[in-house]
Amino acid sequence: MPTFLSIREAALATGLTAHTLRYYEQIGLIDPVPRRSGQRVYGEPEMAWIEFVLRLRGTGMSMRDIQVYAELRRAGETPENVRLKGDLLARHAAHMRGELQRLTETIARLDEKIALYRSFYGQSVPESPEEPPVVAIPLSPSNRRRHA
Amino acid sequence: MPTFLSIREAALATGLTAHTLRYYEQIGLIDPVPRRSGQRVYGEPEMAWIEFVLRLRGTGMSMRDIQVYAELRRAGETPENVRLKGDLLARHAAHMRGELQRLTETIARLDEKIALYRSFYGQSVPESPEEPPVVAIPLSPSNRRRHA
DNA sequence: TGTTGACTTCGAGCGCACTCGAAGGCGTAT
DNA sequence: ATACGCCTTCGAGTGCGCTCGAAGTCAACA
Repeated sequence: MPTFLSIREAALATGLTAHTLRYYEQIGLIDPVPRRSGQRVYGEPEMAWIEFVLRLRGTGMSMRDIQVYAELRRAGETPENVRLKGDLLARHAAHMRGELQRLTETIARLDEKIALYRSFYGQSVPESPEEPPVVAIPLSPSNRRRHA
Repeated sequence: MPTFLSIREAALATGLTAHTLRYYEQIGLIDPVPRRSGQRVYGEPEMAWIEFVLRLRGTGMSMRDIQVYAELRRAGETPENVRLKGDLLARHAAHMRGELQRLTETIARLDEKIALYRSFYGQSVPESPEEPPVVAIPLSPSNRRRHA
């Protein structure tokens, strides 16, 4: 039996707010969600799509580009659209590969600098971004995405 | 002989605008630049620091965190400050490593999807982000940073 | 019947990182 | 003498991606 979620449940499942889910639908990031007596009902295809959208967003694709992709999807699987979607993703992948390279290079530079500092003064370094040190300089709240 | 640049030249060299250079100085991202009869004179240390700042920015470090780093630098090379700077960089590096991993994973997923599309319809894909296709869906102008 | 959850539309606000322009002044080079 | 480039301060505006709240409606459940 397939599962169906209310907007609240969908929000919980995705880490978004109900507000944001409606907002995404409104700006065309998400297809119009099926309603049952006026209320949105999120099924598996909807949730899968939302998760895909969040993955794209999570890798830095702009809302605009995700919108374009979503429009192409809505427009149906014509050969042309399939090609356009493929190109869009490929361009983003290429972009990401560039980012990745710059990140890698800068990490290397930073590591050198860190090692240098380290050699002047002891260890004591947080290794995981998920395990922030208990006492630390507060990294600014650019953890802007509420949940996630 | 060391080189000295006017603000205009420094702007040209960094790809920023004079406006932005003053802005960065104002918010403490850049130390007060030495003046000659009131006008900023950018020497090699200044340019090196600006370039370092831009590298950090380019890898997604927030202005706030760069500010913190700059403050520590200004505060002098006490063991404590050296440690704090090291930690800050290390935390950022760790963060980047996380990003990098997510990027890598999503690229893999995208590549699968692209291959799938490809198998339905021909080739024709831009490989480099620096060589956009001549005719294409306009990727939205999230090339927000003016130059660079 | 009343509470709950959801619905709609609207409009304001926020944090980030700029970006621009105006106004008025100063120093140096031609 | 005048033009040029720079200075300062100020304040407003931009684009992104939300985020929130208010107001009023409606349907299902107990």
